[in-house]
Amino acid sequence: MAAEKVTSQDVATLAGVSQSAVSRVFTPGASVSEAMAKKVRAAAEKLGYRPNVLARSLITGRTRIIGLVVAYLENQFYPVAIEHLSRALEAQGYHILIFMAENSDASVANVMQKLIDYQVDGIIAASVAMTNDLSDRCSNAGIPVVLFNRGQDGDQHSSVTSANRAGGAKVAEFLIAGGHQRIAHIAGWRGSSTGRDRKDGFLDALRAADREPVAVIDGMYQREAAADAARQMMALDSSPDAIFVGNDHMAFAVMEVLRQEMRLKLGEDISVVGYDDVPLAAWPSFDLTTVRQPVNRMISATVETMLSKIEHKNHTPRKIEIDGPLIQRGSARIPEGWTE
Amino acid sequence: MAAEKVTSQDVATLAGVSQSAVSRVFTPGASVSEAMAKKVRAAAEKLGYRPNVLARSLITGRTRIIGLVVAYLENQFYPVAIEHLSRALEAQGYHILIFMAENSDASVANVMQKLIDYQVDGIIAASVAMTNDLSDRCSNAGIPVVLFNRGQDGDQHSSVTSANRAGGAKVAEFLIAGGHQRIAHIAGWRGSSTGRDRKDGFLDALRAADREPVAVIDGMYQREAAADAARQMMALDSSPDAIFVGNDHMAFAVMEVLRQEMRLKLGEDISVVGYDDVPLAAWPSFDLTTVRQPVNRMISATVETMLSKIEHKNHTPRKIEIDGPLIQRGSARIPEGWTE
DNA sequence: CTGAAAGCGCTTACAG
DNA sequence: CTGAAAGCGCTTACAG
Repeated sequence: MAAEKVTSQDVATLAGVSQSAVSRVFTPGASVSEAMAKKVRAAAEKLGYRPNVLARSLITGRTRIIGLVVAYLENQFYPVAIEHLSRALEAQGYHILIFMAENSDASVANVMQKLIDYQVDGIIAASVAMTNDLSDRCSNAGIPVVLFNRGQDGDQHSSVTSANRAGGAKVAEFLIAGGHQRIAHIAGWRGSSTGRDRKDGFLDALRAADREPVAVIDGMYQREAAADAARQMMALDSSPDAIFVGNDHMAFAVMEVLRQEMRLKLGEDISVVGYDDVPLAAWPSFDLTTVRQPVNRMISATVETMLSKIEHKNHTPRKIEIDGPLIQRGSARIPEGWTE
Repeated sequence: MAAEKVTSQDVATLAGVSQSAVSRVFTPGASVSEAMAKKVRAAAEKLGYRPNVLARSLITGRTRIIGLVVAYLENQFYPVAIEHLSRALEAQGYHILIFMAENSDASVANVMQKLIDYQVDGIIAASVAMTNDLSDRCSNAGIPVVLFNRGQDGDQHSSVTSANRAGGAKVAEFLIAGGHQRIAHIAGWRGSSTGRDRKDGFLDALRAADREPVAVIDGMYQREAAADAARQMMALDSSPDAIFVGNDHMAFAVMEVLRQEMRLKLGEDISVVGYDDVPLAAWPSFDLTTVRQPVNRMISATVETMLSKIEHKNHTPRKIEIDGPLIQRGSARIPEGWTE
């Protein structure tokens, strides 16, 4: 109820010093004598004083808030990433203002504008695309942007992804070595660089071995679309004996179609490989062979990139790709003598 | 690069009006003539002016930011809730500053203090407990708190939960009607009101039918603890033929132990019932019978409560309980002629 | 090291 | 309806 705002002035009065002195005591790196600091801290303690972050931000131009734009929370990869991100940022004294976006340019633009209005110190865009107009607005406002788990054609922004092409290639080699004859791909949404890169890496490696996929369908990162894709493929004359699915989230749906509807045994009758290695992939119910995206390292790189951009604004954008291993589990046949 | 800050003064100069006039044009409800508004908007447009939210907040004392404290993101219930919450709040012009907390008083206190420092307009605490000291700090700072999916003994704060006791009772009646003879419970963490209420409701209903559980173990809301609890129970002389698990997240682990390790057929050899009805529960891989927590309605109630607290501060706390149905799926035997 | 003063970019009585 | 002025609670040159 009380809500007695206590200001630096109140503390100054009680301590018998100037208001600027109080401010200095609460400003790391400012020059104050030990005696002064002691007096002020005592007074502050007694009054329950805490500096007003808003007033401080208004002057310094720093809010210590990082805006996060996310589109998919159903895919377990993102909650996990948010958790890591939150902790990593918190360790640096930053916090996350979170915005959900639809995957349309309009929605993203709307959300970004609000982030700019809130004067966030930086924006992390997870799995959403940036238009050029938006990029301009951000750099105009002096707000650095880092793309997480999504690349971009131009080189306006830094981005952090896993090595998606290499990952896709790894899967192709793994499946070929496993002796699979009819290999198919349910791709990540074609509108995403991540989905395209995984697909391209996969198909290139297939071709390098003189192989063609029996089918490639866009799964849109959605369970239902992926399940339908699986059904379509299995209805083919030459139905696949191995399917690489563009992410784990879709792969689970595919596995369910194969197991429950087609009564197939995964890893024996047919192989399924995913991408991400979300916690669910390791659950006994799925035991999904998949390419790991090293969330920890991706987040570290993201935070590091962001902080260095905040420090020296005119940082040249960097595209960081982090390599992840293929994790062998039960959903796909393991080639003899295969070691990653 | 540019980062030319354009202020209301710049707009005023260009439009040939006073700075206060500009402010009024951007303040909903302030009195300005149509002519004035037109001039100002044109100038603002030309300069790309946007009001500085920080300066505004410093004066109004409102940030339009709601702090969210969350502990478990691995449990799918929370990402789903965050998504709903974010959209509901956004519709009202509010945004979420998110903080991860460990489930210790110290961690929660630390996080809450930061939220207070950021001058959030309100705090939603999801699944974390509030100490009295903390409650005092918040009300002292004039920041309303709503507990989400967690109750509290005192009546300092409002809370929104599902009707946990009733839900637990529902499960008991369902299992008894299903003819189960040896009923057990893997409970939610005893430190949580939610876990306790579900357990109490469950056990009371059992006793009302002159039944005793064959075992009750605290699963701590953790997969591993729950799995161990299941193993312990199944090693009992009178091992259960039905287990009520305190939430879906644990139930999935229990199902895996039962299916994969014990080779039991769920719904036939043994019944499992969860609580939450997270999206995963409906996946064919689990097909889990469970009590639904109506996230939509819980979130609506949370947002509504929060907003009304923000408006008229000295709102009496209310404890809202929202009833949810038992969703019948394949993991538990369905009593003959049973209709919810 | 310390204090008086200016100023961050707004909102909001107060007059007119 | 409009403008001049005070003030939100701080930080930060500027003197001393």
